[in-house]
Amino acid sequence: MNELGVSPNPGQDLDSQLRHALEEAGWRYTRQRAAVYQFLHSTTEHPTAEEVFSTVRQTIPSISLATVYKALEALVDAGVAAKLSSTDGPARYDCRMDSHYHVRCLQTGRIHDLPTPFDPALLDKLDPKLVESLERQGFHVTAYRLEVVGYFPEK
Amino acid sequence: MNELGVSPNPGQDLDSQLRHALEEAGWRYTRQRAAVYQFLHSTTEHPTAEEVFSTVRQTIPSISLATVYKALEALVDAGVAAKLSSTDGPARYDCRMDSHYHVRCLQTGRIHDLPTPFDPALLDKLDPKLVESLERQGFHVTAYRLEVVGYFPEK
DNA sequence: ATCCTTGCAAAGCATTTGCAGTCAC
DNA sequence: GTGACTGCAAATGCTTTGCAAGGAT
Repeated sequence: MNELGVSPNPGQDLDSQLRHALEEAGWRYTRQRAAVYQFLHSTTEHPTAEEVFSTVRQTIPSISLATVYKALEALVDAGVAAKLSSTDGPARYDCRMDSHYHVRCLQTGRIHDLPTPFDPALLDKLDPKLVESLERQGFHVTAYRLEVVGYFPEK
Repeated sequence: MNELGVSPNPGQDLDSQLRHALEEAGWRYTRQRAAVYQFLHSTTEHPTAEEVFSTVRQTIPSISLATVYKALEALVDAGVAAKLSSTDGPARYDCRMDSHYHVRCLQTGRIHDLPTPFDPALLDKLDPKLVESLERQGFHVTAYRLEVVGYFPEK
């Protein structure tokens, strides 16, 4: 980082972060995983495996869809990406690892990040005894998720 | 309903509610759909299609898994059930149509309802300009979802 | 040198579809 | 009687797996 807080070489920073995270979790650093990670970071959409595949293919033409799936699994396991569920259609992947909220389009399945600041105390505000009560019942609370659902304009 | 607010024949009430909802949405009332709906109402778990199938099969041995899927689709379309997504494993179904929150076990995929009262103003509390801002960008907000995630005790 | 990862093809799981016979209205 | 629904089997879409060849440490 320089005095402006901007990395002079964001690609290299990402690479060393990735290498570290992968090694920490017992995975090897490979160019396929690096390319998948870079692409996830370059987009604000939350792409599907197929979307990752067709983009990364432009850089590494020999990459296979199976390798993309395995790379995404490694990234999730290494804690640098998250898998987002959907009722219909394929899973989507997110590499913003700070807690944040999503908007989901029920028509297209697309997901975007919300700019709204994450409120760590939201569950307590909803019900001060909620987490305590769940833990007492043996459920270990690790997080909460909130998403706004609706429809994007017709395209 | 009697003076205690308890239906003397809950099964019949469910049936007429279901018949009405299905007809309203252009579907026919069938015993397969009724059996699926009754089972969804009888459980606080949110079963998968396969779980619905194996239970309803005890009442209607000839029912097929495809019919269960079609019945669940009809119930969702008629607005008397909801499909819940999950990152791994099959979808789960919920027939509580009032807004409420969920707890999800990351290990088993199981989902339960939270007793916490639903707060219709939660998004506004999080950010008073959020919904307005999304609508201005052409996104039509229809609802929000919140779930607590974590782990049930080892079984 | 060792063990992990890749790319391919085949398998797997959840869900949907096509269709002949059956049922609801 | 008509059109929708059922049950079966086959097809589909997304994802995972097995394996021989290649790559990372």
